[in-house]
Parts: sequence; structure tokens; C-alpha cells
Amino acid sequence: MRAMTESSPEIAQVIVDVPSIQTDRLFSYAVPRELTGIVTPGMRVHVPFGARVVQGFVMVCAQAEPSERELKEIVEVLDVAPVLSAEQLELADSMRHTVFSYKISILKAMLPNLLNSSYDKEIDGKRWSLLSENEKLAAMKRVRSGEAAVHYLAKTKENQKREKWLSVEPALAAFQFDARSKKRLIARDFLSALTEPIRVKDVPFSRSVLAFFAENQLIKIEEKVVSRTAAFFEAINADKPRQLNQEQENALAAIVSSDKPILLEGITGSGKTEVYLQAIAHYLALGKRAIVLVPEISLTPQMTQRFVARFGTQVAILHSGLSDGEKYDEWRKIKAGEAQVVVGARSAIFAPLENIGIIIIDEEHETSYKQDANPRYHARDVALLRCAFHHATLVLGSATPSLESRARAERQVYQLIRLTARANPRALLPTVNSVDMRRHLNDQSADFSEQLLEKINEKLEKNEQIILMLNKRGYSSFLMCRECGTVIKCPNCDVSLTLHKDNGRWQLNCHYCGHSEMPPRRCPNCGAEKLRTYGTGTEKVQEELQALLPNVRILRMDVDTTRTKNAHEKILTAFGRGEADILLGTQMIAKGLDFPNVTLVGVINADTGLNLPDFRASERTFQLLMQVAGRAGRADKAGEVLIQTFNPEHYALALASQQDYETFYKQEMKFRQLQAYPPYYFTVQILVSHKNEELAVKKSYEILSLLASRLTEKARILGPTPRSIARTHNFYHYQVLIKYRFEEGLEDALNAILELAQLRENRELRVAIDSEPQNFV
DNA sequence: TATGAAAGGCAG
DNA sequence: TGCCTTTCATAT
Repeated sequence: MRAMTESSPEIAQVIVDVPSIQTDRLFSYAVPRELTGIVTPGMRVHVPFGARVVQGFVMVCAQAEPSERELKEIVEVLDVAPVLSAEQLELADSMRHTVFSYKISILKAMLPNLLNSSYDKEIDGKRWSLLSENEKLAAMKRVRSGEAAVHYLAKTKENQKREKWLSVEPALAAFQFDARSKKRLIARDFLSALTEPIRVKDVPFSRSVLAFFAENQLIKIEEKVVSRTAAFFEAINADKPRQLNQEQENALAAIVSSDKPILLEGITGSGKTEVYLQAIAHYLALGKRAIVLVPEISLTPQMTQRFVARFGTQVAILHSGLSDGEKYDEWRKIKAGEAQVVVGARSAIFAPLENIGIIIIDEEHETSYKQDANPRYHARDVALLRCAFHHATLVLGSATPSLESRARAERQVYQLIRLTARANPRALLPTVNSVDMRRHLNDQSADFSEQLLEKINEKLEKNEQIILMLNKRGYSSFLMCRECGTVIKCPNCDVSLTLHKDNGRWQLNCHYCGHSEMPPRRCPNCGAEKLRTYGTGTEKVQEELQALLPNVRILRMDVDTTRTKNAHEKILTAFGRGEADILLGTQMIAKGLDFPNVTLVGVINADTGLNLPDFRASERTFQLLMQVAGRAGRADKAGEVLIQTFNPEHYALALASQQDYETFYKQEMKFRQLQAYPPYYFTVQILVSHKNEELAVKKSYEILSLLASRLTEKARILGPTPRSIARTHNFYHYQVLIKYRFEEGLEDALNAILELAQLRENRELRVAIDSEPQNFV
């Protein structure tokens, strides 16, 4: 076989890093003779493409046909071993049918950023990107007149962190030192006491001292590739499996024996994580590996430490808080087979694990598992494909499963397993009550009912902790003129500006485009000095609460207080240590936190998400309330939940108060059936954006008629309608929604839309196709 | 996506 | 005609 590949030329078929519909296909290149047999599918290469050199992925290698026309040659191979496995290449093929973005985007999403090349060019040996504007103009002139030549570069960003390590040679013991060289003698004593290699930067002697030892071969200094993430794993104490209760035992038994995906519906505190851990241990014992997905926000040490405590350095962790270098290091650790368990957010579903036995998706209903930029994949769908390939078990865990998943369990596509009791039998379920805020409009505070204040005081007296949720950041939602009704709006977007108070400085911010301005004193429309704030955000609640209870210690957690690295973690650690009485925040505090001393959860306004123009608004509200309620009474103390609302009779709120998922599921399913929404129908959303509103509408209609001509009458096509925020960043957004059950021509029709979007006349147009969109606002 | 070639616009 | 900008087809 080897002889054959050496004798006849090879060609490599490559997907190039040029995202367009015209280039979304294989391109053939000749494999240079010296690389024959070395280039294999899944490797990154640099190839000539037009006038440039671009990165590409080898998808197929084959013997060249004798009649084949002259092909350009691969310029360079970037890898000694494929960075993408055969499984991943196949996965990209499958995903291309449901995720309407280009193959190259899907492939790139599977790799850490550092493995994607950056491009530059060289003119007379000088890097284009390093030239000043004037130098660029001069260089262009010289190129045009033929005085200089352009050399196109593609460069991998891959970089490994290296450290110098010192080890002692046997010769050191016998070496005769000059008695006058004090420093060297001290160093000798230090070095000869070493039993293991040591990092050069940890040696307390200057370079010149060490140089003497190195020159005389008394020590050896070597560069080692080191991991940027290893330190995290060292500080964590080991932990042993805990005793499972009967329900957990049953769940575990079902997981390890099931031939279909498992939907694990377990109330908060029912010990899902322990079931996950023991299920993983089961597969590890069989020599298999595991992926665990958790929502980004719960990737705090609280969650990850449990996995590291149980499985130690076999765990690799992937989340957005890591730098590109750190992510690359974790990726390499997995690729090298050093990690058996990968814990991470959405993109960890692409982890280069082999021999997967189980994939677990915790909080499976979370929308963050769907990527809301290209490629718009859902980690759950990718997990299904990977499990099919590996014959692995998929476990979807949640206290409030998505309707899609729960309905699949109903139809026996998934096996439904319930955990109905708290793992700690002394931990009681919280009691949940709602407060009808319509009756409390005249209370001393507009945002706090007397009941809630009373409860807060009661808990403070007992030195217990409180979590308060208000799903609105900033100080107040908008500024309105009391004279003429003018609301201060963003110049680039169709939204009102949110008032913020940052270190005592007032500011109006746009939450969509980042626009920021000083609040005006007078109304810009009528000039009256009657601008008032409306709507309460977390900043204002903090201020109010501090005024009502001067001695209370409040920690605020929202996007604005968690911008810096590890800020999130710091706030939670401080709260866990009891450095504050109240944790006040947006919905990010609802997820996965476990503080035993928290006995009261207050929802200041449960209605914020309810009136959004999204068919999932009720589902989201229900899930959020259930989740935040689960933060109360996690340990031996009884927990209470108080939900303030203007819609106490709304079924999402009423059933969340009763902690009744099953009834909610049934009721919501009726609504979905009536309205022909998921899970009864599949949906595809086409988003059309243009700086010119008329053109956005016109193009939307072109897309509509294209769809109408290609789909059957059974497909329901809605729109075009403006998005609920019709303009952001000065772009007007329209959408067309397709609801369907079975449409053979859909994939072709959607690819035709991608083609339409690439037409020259549509250069200013942005079109995104979102299969099973999770976000309509 | 980004390139070079071709076509178009304009001053002299 | 030279010089600059815009348009367009194309990539193995």
C-alpha cells in the first residue's frame, strides 16, 4: 500500500476558509511528492486560492486520475496529526443539512480559536498589517508600478506556553567549587537538596549564577510545554461517591441500560448531579469517556469543582472565561487522550473525545445551548448525532424540561425518568406564595410589598440569607417627560435608553448597541424640566433597599457588576462566606447556586418576561420562577419563596407557585397545538436586515415569494413582520417564519435563500436562517 | 472574502 | 491619455 501511494500522485480535497455560497464546496489540490502519505483528512493546510493563500481543511484524500488537469499544490501542512477526526468531519456533513451556514463555519466552530489561521501579506519583506496608513499607500504604488511584489501569508495562531525547567546532573556532587565563590556555594547547597526538577523562575538565583552551573554540565535546563490551566485542578480536594436514594438508584440503572436518550426530570435539590457523577463513573470503568454540558453561567467553581473533586485531573473544563490560550491547552489535553471527562458550555459538545460512552446535558431547557450566531446549532442536536456515532447514552437533565424534550418523552423517543424527592431528606420543599401587586400600589415602596419587607426583616433577624431577583438591569428602564410624554430613545435603535448610575454618575445606555449619553436636564422635545424615571432596575432596588434597611449588606449581581474576569465567582464566594445578607440580581442568580443559609427568595417583579412577543414567554417565565424558587431551603432550614406579580392568575405564575411542572406542560401544550407552534410544528426563522427599511421589507417579500413557490401548501409562512425591536445599530430587522411538519423541498429552498443573499445587488443585505429559533425578541 | 481585471468617470 | 474609483467574476 505504501509503495502505491509513493508512486502515484495524490490529490487532497479541501474546504477553504472563505465563507460564501460559491465556495461552500470541495476544491482539489495536488499533494506535493514529499507530503504524499502524510496529508490525511482532518488536517489543516494552507493552499493557494485565487491570488491569496488561505487555510483549509482536508476532507478527502485520493489517488489522482491520470487524466486530471494540472492542480495547484498544497503550500504547507499545519498539522502532523489531524485536528479533526473522521467523526467530526462526518458530523459537519450532517450539520450542514440543518444548520444553514457554510461548511467552513461549522468546521471552525469545532476547533479552538488559536487553530484558525490569520491572514496577512508581505511587501518587500514588510508585514502589511504593521505598516502605517501612509506606508500602505506608498507600498500600493510600488506594487502597481511593478517595483515591489506582494507575498500572501497565512499563519497559524497556535502557540504553546513553554517554561524552562531545571534538573540536577549527577556531576554536581563531585564538583570542586572555589571557596571564594559564595553565591555558587549557596546555590550548590540549594540545588543538591532538590529531588525533582524545578521551574527556573522559582530558583532564587540570578541567571549568571545558573549559567555557571549549566556551562559545567552540573545542571540541565530544558524547555517544557506546560498547561496554562493545570493549576486550577491542583487545589481541589477529592470527594467520594455518595449514597443514592431509591429514585436515584433507579435513574442510574436506567441510564446505564437504556437504548434511547434519557430525559431526567428532577426537582431542584433531587441530586441529579450525583446521578450524573455515578453514571460517568460507570462508563469510565468501561474505558469510555464523557461529556457534560452545563449552561455557561453555572460553570462557576461550585459546579466544576464537583467534577474535579470526583474525577481529578481526568477532567477538562471549557468555558468562555478562559483565554484563547487556556482553551487551546484544554483542547490539546482532550485531544491527547489525557481527559476522560469534559465539562463545558455549549461548544464543548465538539470536544475531540474518542470513545464516548455518555453525554449529559444539564438544565437542558436552557436557551444558551442554541448558538445565536452562525453556525446556529443546538448542542442537543449535535449531542444526538455524536451519541448515534458512538452508540453512547444521552442524558438530558432538568427540573423543567423544554416542551420539545418533554413531548419527545411522551412519544417514547426519550425515556422519561423522574426524581421527585430531595436528595437530602431533611431539606423540605420551599413554600411558595405570590403577592398581588395590584393591591399594593400604595405601599410605602412601589417595588417592595409589605409582605416581602416583613419576610426580609424576619430572615435578617435570624441571620439567614436572602436572594432577590429582578430581571432588569440598570437604574430605571427609561426617562419620560411628564409634560409632553417624550421618552428618551437611542439614536441607532428603536429602544428607550436605560438609566444607569455608575459610582454616582448618571448615564443613559442602550442595551443593544452600547450607545451612551449623559441624561439631559430638559426634555429634548418641549424643553420642560420634567424628565422622570420609570420602571425599576437592579441599581434602583439596591438603593431603595439600602434606604429602607440601612444596615443590610447587599451584593448586586448583573451584567454590569460581572464584567471583569472572575467577578461572577468573587461575588458568589463572598455571598457564600456570609459577607452579605442579600444577593440581588437579574436572572443570572437563578441558576444552579447552592447556598445552605438562603431561606428566602424574593422575586420583585415576575412579569418582566411574560409580555414579550415570543410564544415561549410563558415557558421561560415558568422555568425561571421554578429555578429561582429552587434556590431557597437547600439544606436543613425551611425555605420560602415570595413572588410579586401583577398577573397572579396567569397560569405560568400560578403553576410556578404550586411547583407543578406537569400541569404547566399539559396546559402549554394545548396552547402550542392551537397556535401550531413547536413541539407540534417545526420552525425556521429568516431574519432580514438592511439599513434602508424599505429595502428590508422589499427583500423580505422576495424571500417570502421564493418560499411560497417552493414549499407545499401545508407549510405555514408568516410575515414578513418587523421584529419587536425593529431597528438596532441602524439596521432594520424583519422576519419571516416558516412553520411546518414535513417539507421535502425546505433544505433546497433555504439554500436558495442563501444564494439570493449573496447576489451582488444584495451586498448591503443581511440574511440569517435560524432553524428552530429560540429567540424572537 | 478579497482579489485583479475591466469598465466607468473625470480633468487636462 | 492618465489616474482614480466602482463593479464584477472568480477561486482547484
